[in-house]
Amino acid sequence: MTEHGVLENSTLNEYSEIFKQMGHPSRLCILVNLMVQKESNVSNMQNCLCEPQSTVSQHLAKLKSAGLIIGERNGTEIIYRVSNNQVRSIIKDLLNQLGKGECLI
Amino acid sequence: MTEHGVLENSTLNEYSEIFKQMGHPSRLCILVNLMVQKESNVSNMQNCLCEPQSTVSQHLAKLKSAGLIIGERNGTEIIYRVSNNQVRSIIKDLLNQLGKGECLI
DNA sequence: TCTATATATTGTAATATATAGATATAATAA
DNA sequence: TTATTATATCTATATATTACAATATATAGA
Repeated sequence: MTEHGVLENSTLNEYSEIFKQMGHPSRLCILVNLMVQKESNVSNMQNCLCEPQSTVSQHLAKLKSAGLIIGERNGTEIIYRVSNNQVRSIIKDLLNQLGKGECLI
Repeated sequence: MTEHGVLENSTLNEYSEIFKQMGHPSRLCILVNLMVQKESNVSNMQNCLCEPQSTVSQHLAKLKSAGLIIGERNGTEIIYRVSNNQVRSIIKDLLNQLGKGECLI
């Protein structure tokens, strides 16, 4: 479908890169929590993910370089937010479809 | 967020697996075209993807084992369809957001 | 049965990704 | 300046993914 398909290659690559970044449990967790809490710093995520700080930072770096989130420094901490509307929309749908039964917060 | 997050681990794993499968240009292309054309066999996909048959089959096997598509034999060919509502919804949104400008079919 | 067609599976080399410890940087406070 | 806190980067290792040729399987028709 590279030449005769519905979407151009660049579009496919762009979107598949977004999905690829969402295709890891820890990164999806980060994104879901950023949607629920609006924003978060690395220490908070680290507490929730039970992973070493360097691992969390590396996941954040990937999400950031793929354009899914942005980070803004505030003193010593860096506050992250979801920056991609496609991602926002997908995660909202995901949360809606789950209903309230699975909310553990 | 494994223990104190919004979603349970099993839910995160389940959804991240879906996104992971969508996170490859060829597989995303297959899914988009299955949504547009409702169904397709392997030969058609092979023509569009410009990849060897074994490669296409391997992508299809992944999509199938992750529950995103189903295949039904019809004589010598096998007809594939999208079988996951979450995937349907995401791809519909994706196509809507792109508008008609990028449609090359 | 034999043959052609459509698709799946296997083996494998190249490449990419994930993880975590150690170290580095940046901002602030004492 | 030194210490503290928050985060990033470097590095090594383990694991997973990708692509493709070769091979196998399933079905239909002669």
